[in-house]
This record gives sequence, C-alpha cells and structure tokens, in this order.
Amino acid sequence: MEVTTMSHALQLHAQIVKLGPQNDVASRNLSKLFTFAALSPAGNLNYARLLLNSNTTPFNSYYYNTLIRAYSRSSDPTHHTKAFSLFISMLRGPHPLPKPDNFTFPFIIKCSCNHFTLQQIHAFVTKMGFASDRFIINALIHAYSEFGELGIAHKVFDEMIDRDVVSWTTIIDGLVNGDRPIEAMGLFESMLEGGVEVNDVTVVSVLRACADAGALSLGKRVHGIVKEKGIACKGSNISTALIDMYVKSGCVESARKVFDDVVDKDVFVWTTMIFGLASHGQCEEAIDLFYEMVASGVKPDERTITVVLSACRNAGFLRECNMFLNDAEKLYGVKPTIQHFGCVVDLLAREGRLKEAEDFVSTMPIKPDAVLWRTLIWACKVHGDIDRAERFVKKLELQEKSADDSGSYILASNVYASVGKWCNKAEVRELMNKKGLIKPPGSSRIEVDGVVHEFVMGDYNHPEAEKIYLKLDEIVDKIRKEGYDPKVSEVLLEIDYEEKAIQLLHHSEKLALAYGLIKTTEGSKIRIVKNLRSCEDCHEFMKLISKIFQRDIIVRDRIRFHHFKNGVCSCKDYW
DNA sequence: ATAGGGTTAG
Repeated sequence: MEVTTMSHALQLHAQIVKLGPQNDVASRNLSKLFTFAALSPAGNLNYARLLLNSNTTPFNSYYYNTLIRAYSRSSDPTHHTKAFSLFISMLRGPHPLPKPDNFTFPFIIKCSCNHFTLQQIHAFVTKMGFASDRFIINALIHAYSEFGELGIAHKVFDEMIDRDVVSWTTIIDGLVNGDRPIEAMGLFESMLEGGVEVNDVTVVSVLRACADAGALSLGKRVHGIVKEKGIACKGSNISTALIDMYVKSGCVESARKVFDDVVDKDVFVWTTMIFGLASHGQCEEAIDLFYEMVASGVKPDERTITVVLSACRNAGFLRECNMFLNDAEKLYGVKPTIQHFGCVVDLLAREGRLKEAEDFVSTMPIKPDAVLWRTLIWACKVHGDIDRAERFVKKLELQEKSADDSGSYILASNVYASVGKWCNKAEVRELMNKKGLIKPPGSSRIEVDGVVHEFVMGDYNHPEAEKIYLKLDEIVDKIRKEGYDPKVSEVLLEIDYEEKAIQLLHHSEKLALAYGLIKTTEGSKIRIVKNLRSCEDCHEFMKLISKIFQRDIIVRDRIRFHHFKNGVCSCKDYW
C-alpha cells in the first residue's frame, strides 16, 4: 500500500508502535513511511528527522542516506548543513551509526558549499575506496564544475576508467557553463569517436556549446544525429536548443523550420523563436509571433515579455513598448522586472529623449540597477549630454551593486575621458584597482570554412597565430610604405592605425581580422559570434570587419545581433 | 526491503 498523505503516515506510525519494531510488517511499513516523509512533496522533513532519531528506527544506512538525500534536494542552505552534520556523525560516531557508503556520497557531494569542502569529501571518497564508483565520480565532476574548478573536474574526468554518457555529458555541460564551448565541442567529438552513445541531455548541452560558439557546422551535424536517432521525440527542449543554435549562428530560416515542425510548442519554444526573429531585425514578425503564441493558448512568462519588449525597442516602437509593459501584469500575470522597464528606458534614451528617460526612471516602482544606469550613460554620451551623463555616473557609483561590475567603471572612466576630465578618470581607475576589479579578457570566435577559431585577448594560442601576426605586420608595413591600398588596407588606413583606432581592437580581434584576410575567400556571409561587452565595442569592430570583407556580416554581442550591409548596421541599434 | 550521477532561453 502506498503512503500518500501525512495523516495516513501518522496512522501507520501508530500501528508500527503497537506492533513493535521486531515485527516484519512494521519494519516494512516503517521504511515506506520514512521514505514518504523525507522525499515526498506532501511529506515532512522534520518528521522524518524525528523518526530517524527515535530508537525504533534501525541503524541502517538507508535511513541516513535518504534523509541526507532529502536535505541535499532542498534549496535551503541550513538543510545542507544538517546533512553535513549527519554525515560527520556517520563518520565519527559518537553512537554506533552506519558508515557512509556508496549511496551517501552522491548526496553529500551536492551539499558542499565550496570547493574546499568538496576536496575534503573527495579525499574521503578515495580513502574509503570509492574512487571507481561512477555515480560518485560523476557527481564530483559536476560539483567541481559548478564551483568553477573546471581544471580539477577535467582531471577527475580524465582519470576515470569507465566513463559513461553521464560522465561525458557532465564535463561537456560544465565546460559550456564555464564559457568554454570550444573545448566542450572537442570533447563531444571525442565522445562520438569513442563510440559512446549520446542521449538527449548530451545533445542539449552540446547544442548550447554550438550556440555560444556560433558553430553552425557542428550544430548541423548534431541536428543530423538528432534526426537519425529520433531523440527529439521526448520533449521540446531539444527543439528549443536547436532553434537557439540556429538563431545564434545567424540562420533564422533554419530556426524557423525547426520551430514550424514542433507539434506541441511550449513557452520555451515560442520565446526562443520570438527572440530569434527580434534579434535578426525582424521585429514586426517577432511581435506578430507573440500574438500568435497568445492566441494558441500558451501563456507568456517573464522572459517572453522581455523578448517581445526588446523587439519593440529594436524596432523603435515606443507605443507598443508601453502597451506590452502594461499588459504584462494585467493580461498575463507577469510582474514587470527591471529588464522590462529597461527596454522602455533604453528606447527613450536611444532616441535622444533623455529627459523623458530620466523621468521614467524616477517613477519606476523598482530600483534601477547598474545595467540601466549604464544604458543611460551610454546614450547620454552618444547624444552629447555630458552633464546628464555625469549625474548618472554619480548614481551608478552610489550603488553597491555595481561594485563587482567592472563594466560600469570602465564606462564611467570613458565618460570622464571623453570630456577631458582626466582626474576623475584616474579616480575611477584607482577605485577599480582598490576593489581588485580586473576586466576579464575579451574573446571572440569566428567560424571560417567550417572551423571555429577562438581568440582570447593577448593570447598566442591559435595554431596559426604566428602567421596571423606576420600577416598583420605585413599589412601595417605596407600601409606605412605605400599608403592606401584599396584591396586590403582601406579600413586600416581610414582608422589611423597608429594613433588610436587599433586600440579599440583587442589582440583577439586583430587576430581574427588578419585571419579573415588570409583565409576567407568565398561565401557571402561570415558568421562572427563575439562576446563583446558593449555595443560600442561591437560596432567599432564590425564596421571594420564588414568593410574589409566587403560583404554582409552578422555579429552577436551579449544581447543581440547586428547586421552589417556594406559596412552599415541595418538594425536600429544605437546607430 | 531500499536508494545513486548529467536537463533548456540572455
């Protein structure tokens, strides 16, 4: 008989007490009752704990492990602490408790709060002879990855003897989350070579990697695998990942095809497609698709609203923007977030309606965040309203939240520099140093002839780095000696190489640039996916690149795509 | 008599 409610559980408990712990029926019921109390959403963790502490419950590792498992699933960190103290008492006593076993570790690993604790547990795992337990090791790999210890995670993975799909998927997923999609993709390839069967989870992870890297060719291959094996039937999450991958690799049409074939579209599928259209400059289509979604009976969530608002913003539809903002709560029960308000502010600011933007911010029911201030400051800078920019910079500086955000500081220092207030700029820089803010290196990835190349600022790791630098020097030299050469140097000349413009380009971008010059000789589209930190960077870079290649360019920054035709950006985006 | 690891949009 199944236990389904707490009152039923209490009845059983009474019966158990009556029968006594020695009774067979009683002990079977006890385990049922306990499992229900600990794990069922209708159960009660504290009650399970009481049961464990009562002397009728046998010293059996099952009960301890189950309770630790229950604690580990909770989002409440004090539960993790409780799990830990249970674990410790299992290790050391004082009472004769069951020793931690192979079941204990996967749960307790989930409870560790930092990588030091994790390493201690890892040591116990080894000491107690569980170093070849796949479940435990997979849990370790996952946990190390979550703490950003990808090096250790990778090492543990490498040293494993019998890796299975989960091991591979875990490390791949960890690399994707750690912004190392290229390595993730590499591992996926080795996994295929090694003949490991991939499943739906693997596919979703590797598709995320492809999306991040703009790796269309591998993305397509994965799509092929999905079709071949029919893995997609299980749910819409693969479809969502595929749509996202195509969108971020610059292929809305392919994304749309996948989208149209999804029979039971959920909110994720719709939202991703709406984002896809909006980010490719098809803003009105995106808005239409939003209405289609609502008509089909799927309720938009917070993210959907953000996406449709950003479509309005990119299209310059202020009226619609306000309308959707009002509808969000009334029609769809979505509480407006800072991103939602941010869209309206962004739109006003871009159009140069800076006072309106400022007024809007002061009437918002939510406290503006650093991103919002930055949007405003940037717009002020573009529209030459430096007084207002300075006022916003002050607001930004007051905000503790921006303390860990080096982007804000850099923006602030740029504002000061642009009006020649070098003292203030120096102050900001100093503040940054004091807080130990180091800007993470910029990186870019480019797919040329089916190969994704990654460049990190200041790196020399590209296999053809030397060649690339040589080529770059050669070009620069040529410009110096011969001046203008319309074939290759138009842009470099125009931007005044030595003086300033090249400073806008990171090392990585120089590499990509030069590499493109050497290698890219055919095709009409170049996909470049960049993790740029601001639209400013993005546009500077892309203006250059698209002129050099003399063809259409699609580039993605953190938020959206920018289309460049003949060196002109076609989306209404700051420009 | 009884359990375990990896899961989607920026």
